[in-house]
Amino acid sequence: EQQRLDLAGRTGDRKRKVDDAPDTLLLKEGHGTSLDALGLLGLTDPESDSEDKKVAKKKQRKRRSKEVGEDGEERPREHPFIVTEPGEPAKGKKNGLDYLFNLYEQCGKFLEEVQQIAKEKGEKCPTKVTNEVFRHAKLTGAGYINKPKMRDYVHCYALHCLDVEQSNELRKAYKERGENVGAWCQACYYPLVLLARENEWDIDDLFNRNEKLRIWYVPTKLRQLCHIERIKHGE
Amino acid sequence: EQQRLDLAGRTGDRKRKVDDAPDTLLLKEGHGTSLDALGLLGLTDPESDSEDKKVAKKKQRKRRSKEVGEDGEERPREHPFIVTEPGEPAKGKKNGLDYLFNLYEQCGKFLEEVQQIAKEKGEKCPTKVTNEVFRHAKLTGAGYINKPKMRDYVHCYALHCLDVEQSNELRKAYKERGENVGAWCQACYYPLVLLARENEWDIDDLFNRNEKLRIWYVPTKLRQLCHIERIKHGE
DNA sequence: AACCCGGGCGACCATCGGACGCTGGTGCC
DNA sequence: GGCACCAGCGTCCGATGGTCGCCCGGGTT
Repeated sequence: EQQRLDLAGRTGDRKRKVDDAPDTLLLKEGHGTSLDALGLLGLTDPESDSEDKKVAKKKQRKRRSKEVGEDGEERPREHPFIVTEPGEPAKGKKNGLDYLFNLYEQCGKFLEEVQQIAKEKGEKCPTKVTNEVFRHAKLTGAGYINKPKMRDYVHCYALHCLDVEQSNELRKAYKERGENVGAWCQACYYPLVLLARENEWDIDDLFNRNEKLRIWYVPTKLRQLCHIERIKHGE
Repeated sequence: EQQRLDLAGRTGDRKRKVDDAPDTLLLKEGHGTSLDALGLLGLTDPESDSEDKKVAKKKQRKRRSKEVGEDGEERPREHPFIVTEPGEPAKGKKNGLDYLFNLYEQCGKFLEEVQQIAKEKGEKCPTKVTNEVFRHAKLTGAGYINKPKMRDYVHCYALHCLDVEQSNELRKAYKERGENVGAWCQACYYPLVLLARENEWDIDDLFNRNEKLRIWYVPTKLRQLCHIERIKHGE
């Protein structure tokens, strides 16, 4: 069994390399720092229990379509995000990035509600946005908020929180170049890695020190990226 | 489905009531504050999904005995704890309470090791004693440490950390009265509830502020006890 | 209308925190 | 030796954090 690290994002066929982005927005002391260049990375499993019993691990996911019948209420999928500049409204059936970031603030509010409720009931009180918070959000009318969506863009929100100027510039640049959301999302990692580097590579500390970020788990991919860069460029 | 709260401990047939303990060690403003008096407490499940599909929930636990054959190495069970005074060695095939508390310190050390390793590998770094820590302890030679044991006595260790004098007195008192470990363990809750009360009923804060306690999860039963007492005696 | 791009989010998974009670060690008679 | 007590800890369980890619919305031709 292997532990893989797909740093290039979910689709391997993105047409542009991130290296094409303006220099000011990228890691410089690498020029071999491109995520794409890293590709996959195989690490031996620390626990290779010599038994090949995990053979058949079939995929069959999804069932979808409204065959459910149970009053499921079937929400229509939210409009996709597009790269927008700060203050710019999204055109067509799309949502802008200001809206995306606003979703994170909403989750913060829902967390506070969940914390209040927990305290009143004498139950343990979450410090992070947990499943419980997503459940509460859904039940309380924010059906457009869900875990995978929020997780997908945490690092983008992180950049927005830690360095608005740079975040704004990145949005402008990617919008001008007509990049899609996936490319922008991917590009948000670089400035964060630089920020981590300036903070002794302690990305958790960076999150914890920021009022708004503190409630979000550090994304695994971001953590791994920081680690790889730390190792690559002399500790 | 019901959520139950067994405040009296695992055996309902303990021969002594905790009320028999010296007054100074107990909650006074209750005299109806006995845990035993509370018995079970039924709360309606917030999510009663009207379907009785969870009918057959059979018990069949345990397999034990060395029929395993696989090089399992089968550790002999640790000697039981007995109530001892501070500094007093346990007689016979028993372990004393100093040894018990020492186990918690050892876990703290193991946590630090796990944290160091995690930091080096760029993985997320636990702040609490997690499964991973217990696993590490076992693999590193401390096979006598295990999760259920440590969890069983966390609140006892908590009292020891937060108020050694009171903890010591309680040990002495219970030893003199010839109480068994279960009774002493149960009795440790009371002083903690009082401590919580003095801290605006914030038991989590009490744990978090203490250097040694911070790494342990607040036991559910202790949290519930605090909640019940807070409600019972006017907020 | 037909097609294809790309991303929303349903659903899965390993593992977690948490709990309970069966076994069997232990002291007493 | 036999027995009764009782607690160590194996084992289970619901729920969590984390992930991936199916399915279909949407813009373009």
